[in-house]
Amino acid sequence: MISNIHSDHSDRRSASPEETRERILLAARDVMSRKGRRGATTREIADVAGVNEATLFRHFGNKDGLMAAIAQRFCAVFELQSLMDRLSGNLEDDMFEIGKTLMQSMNALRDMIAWSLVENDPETPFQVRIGDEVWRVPEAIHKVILDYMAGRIASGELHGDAPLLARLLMNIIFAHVMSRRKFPDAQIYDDADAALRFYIDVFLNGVRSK
Amino acid sequence: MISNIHSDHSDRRSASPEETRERILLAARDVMSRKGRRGATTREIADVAGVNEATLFRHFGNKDGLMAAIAQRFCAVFELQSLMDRLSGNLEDDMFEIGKTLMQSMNALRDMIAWSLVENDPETPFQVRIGDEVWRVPEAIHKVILDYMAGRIASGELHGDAPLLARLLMNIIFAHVMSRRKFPDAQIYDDADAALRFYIDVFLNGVRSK
DNA sequence: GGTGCGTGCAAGTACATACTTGCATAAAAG
DNA sequence: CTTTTATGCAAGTATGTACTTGCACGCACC
Repeated sequence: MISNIHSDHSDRRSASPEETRERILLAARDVMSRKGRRGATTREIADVAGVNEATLFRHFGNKDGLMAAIAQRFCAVFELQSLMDRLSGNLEDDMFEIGKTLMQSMNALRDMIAWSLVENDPETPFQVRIGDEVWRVPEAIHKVILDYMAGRIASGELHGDAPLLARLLMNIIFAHVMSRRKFPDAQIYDDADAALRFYIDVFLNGVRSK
Repeated sequence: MISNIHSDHSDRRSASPEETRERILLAARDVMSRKGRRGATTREIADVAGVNEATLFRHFGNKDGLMAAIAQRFCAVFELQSLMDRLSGNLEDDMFEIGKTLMQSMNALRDMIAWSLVENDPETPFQVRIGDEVWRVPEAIHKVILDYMAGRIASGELHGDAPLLARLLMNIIFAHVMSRRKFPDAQIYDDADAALRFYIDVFLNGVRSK
């Protein structure tokens, strides 16, 4: 039933405490992505991580501590400076670079983004509210997109309302990531880069024949 | 803390059993949309519905029965025949009609669509697996979009790969609905019809200046 | 080779929550 | 008027789960 990551139960101390902690965090994210926050039990998380339940509590104190650790561990801020340096000036290439950065960050956050859509219980303590933290990185990238679009609109290359356009592009990538997460077996969109180029082509040129 | 729908607790039988059942179903969907399936307690659902907890169990037997009832009540199949009749032949108008139908059905299903992204626990009994049921209606509409696009591509009005285009349009609407659900206060996209027309305009014509 | 630290293991406690039950009662149905 | 039905209410039971604790044990480091 439960497939644990490490099968070397026998050894008392096969890994460093940091590795143990990391295994628990990964297992917690995994189980929570299938069962939700309340549905994920500390026992199952410990089993999947291949550690004893007591070890989990020795590391994180309580379940909320584990949640807070997840928020800190997996919602780390991306380095966005290098993104700006990679922009060439070519419209398609730039949008591909920006879009790819957004897609990668959303892919890393996909599980927590999914939770943020369900678990918005105002009674949960704020340190544990992953739903609020997750969107910081995508929103930062969204700001980059917004600035870029505004510049291209000002220069006459694009037309339309910059906030609307930026949000639409972000939504397309968001839906792509969520679709692939929900339906991983769909043959469509196998190649992420090709999908992104397709999106940008439609976004820029439309699908109407000329 | 808890705001119940009906405040007329005093009467023993203020409503018909059907109304009571409906209140419980609505309350269950409401609470579950905030706390998830496991996080939603029968006590809170009963409180929000303004009924006694025992009444909830008398109606649905157990929590799984309530879940199954939700799946049946809120995932009802839309009538798609009238949609085909409303199509005029004009490309923009037709796509608006189809897109609007899809947007409305997704809006009705938004809470359950959100759950379906999180709770995919293979151990839950199949009758209760709302996550599988929810997508039937959108997929039916997706098929309409797919056929329509294929026809327009064959006639030369559109160009590209019909499955990809259909999926992209569906994704755009999916992301719109989820965005508005997650961030209801965002000033952007206030008017759903205007947003849809904007999406279709970008989809057909692109945003590049000509 | 001794000490401390991290872990497994087993046995717990406390509490929340799903679910039951018996009775009173009010409204509807006959 | 009588009966039935749907509900409220209060007091349950059973179980799962978060969390603790004491002890044994092995690995690393001095």
